[in-house]
Amino acid sequence: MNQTYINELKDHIGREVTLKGWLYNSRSSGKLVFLQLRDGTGIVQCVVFKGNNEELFENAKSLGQESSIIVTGTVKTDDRSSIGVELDVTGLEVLQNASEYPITPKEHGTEFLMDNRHLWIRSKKQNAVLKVRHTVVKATRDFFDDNGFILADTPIFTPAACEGTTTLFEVDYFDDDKAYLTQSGQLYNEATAASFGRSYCFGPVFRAEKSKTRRHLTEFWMVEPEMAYAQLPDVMDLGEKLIKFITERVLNDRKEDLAVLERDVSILQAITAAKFPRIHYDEAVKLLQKGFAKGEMDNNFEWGGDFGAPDETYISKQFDAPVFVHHFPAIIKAFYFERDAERPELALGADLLAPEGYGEIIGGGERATSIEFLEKQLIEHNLPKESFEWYLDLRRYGSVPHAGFGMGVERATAWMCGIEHVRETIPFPRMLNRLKP
RNA sequence: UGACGGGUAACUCAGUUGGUCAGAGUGCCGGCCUGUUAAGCCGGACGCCGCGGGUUCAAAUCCCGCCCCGUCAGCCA
Repeated sequence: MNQTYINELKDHIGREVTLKGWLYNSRSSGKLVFLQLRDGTGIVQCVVFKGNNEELFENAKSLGQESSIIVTGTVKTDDRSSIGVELDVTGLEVLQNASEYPITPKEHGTEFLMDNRHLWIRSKKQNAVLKVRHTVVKATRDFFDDNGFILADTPIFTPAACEGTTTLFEVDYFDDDKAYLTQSGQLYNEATAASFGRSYCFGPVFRAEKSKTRRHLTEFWMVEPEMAYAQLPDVMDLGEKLIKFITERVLNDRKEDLAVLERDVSILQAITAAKFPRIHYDEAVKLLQKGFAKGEMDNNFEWGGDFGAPDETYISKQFDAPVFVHHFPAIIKAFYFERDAERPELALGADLLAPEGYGEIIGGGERATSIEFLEKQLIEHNLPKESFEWYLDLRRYGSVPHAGFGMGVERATAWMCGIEHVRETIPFPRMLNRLKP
């Protein structure tokens, strides 16, 4: 079928083309109808003049929002158009004249829009956000594929928890055991890294936390690279390169979408040239305590605790670029982290905090290599050793220093877009209290 | 799970010392306008005021219970 896309119209000036799409909005005056047509690649104004064809004019005038239409017309440049061109309509085929489309060009509330998420994703802003998501995902895959990583996806049904049992969704199906939806592919990544050297998994993960904040989803997507013969600094190097690569790609490929979102791109541009600061947990604690002394923080942070959302925001605001915090107290981290040789109470973990208060977008570190240490850890964390025998095998047969991290796609996308809530960065968000549509 | 805010037309909201109090705008329908950009102007239809109970001559408004949503926090990533 002959079809031209709206983002190609500039190459067809003066020619007659056929556009296929949906009516985004329309306006009419006595002798003119303006049809805003969208086709997924953009929106263009199509002009119907009564004097040219009265039947066509009446047809165009009667169309409801989101009617599916095929429009034929001549491409003309016009300074009044936001994309520089518009269409002089010569033909109109109506596949369906829709009426009473629920989402109007005016404001709506969150609940209503979420209930209509299947339609909401057609609107300009949501469309732009999801295109940025696409580019974040594509850039991420390209980055790893082009840097010697092998994609090796990990299971979604798992027999045991990665880091504890309280946050898991239980699935009642398998005969032998209870199964759970995965919260991370990390443990399996350690196995694939020992096969491929460098590997990554990319898929959905599930957390049964009762969190309802703008940074949390019940089901979200995470990319997790793992490298054999790698240590903590390698994790930070890789994370920094990845974030810069994604940022450059988004700036380059999604200019129009960032403009739709009114994103201040200067902040993103600055990131690509910056060196990401790396601060020790001790140093981060000092920053927070100084902040309290200055009256900029409500609570005086005590060494040993995990950062809350306000703490992360405060730390990240002290820097222009994303900042790594490393060497956390082991007690607040998962059982599999390698310990600092000189201060064994510290885990070799690193979190990357995004600027502008978007929170942790990368979390990872160096994994423990000693089987004796891990056996002790399993006991201390009350985890069933039998379930982890395969994991311990990785230390029995060719244990090497290895390290990796996870990046949350939605948080990264929210930050790129400069939007408030991660729920808009995934086509159909699953949250506490949100299962439909 | 807690604190705070909220639930009135399809949508976004106004309206609570209890009494012409069922309101506006948007959308929809009809009319006018060759250049609109969330178009404008004129007219029209649209309601069990979240649910249940109570107080009262009288409740959207006061009281009790419940449900739902949002923001933040906690938990987490």
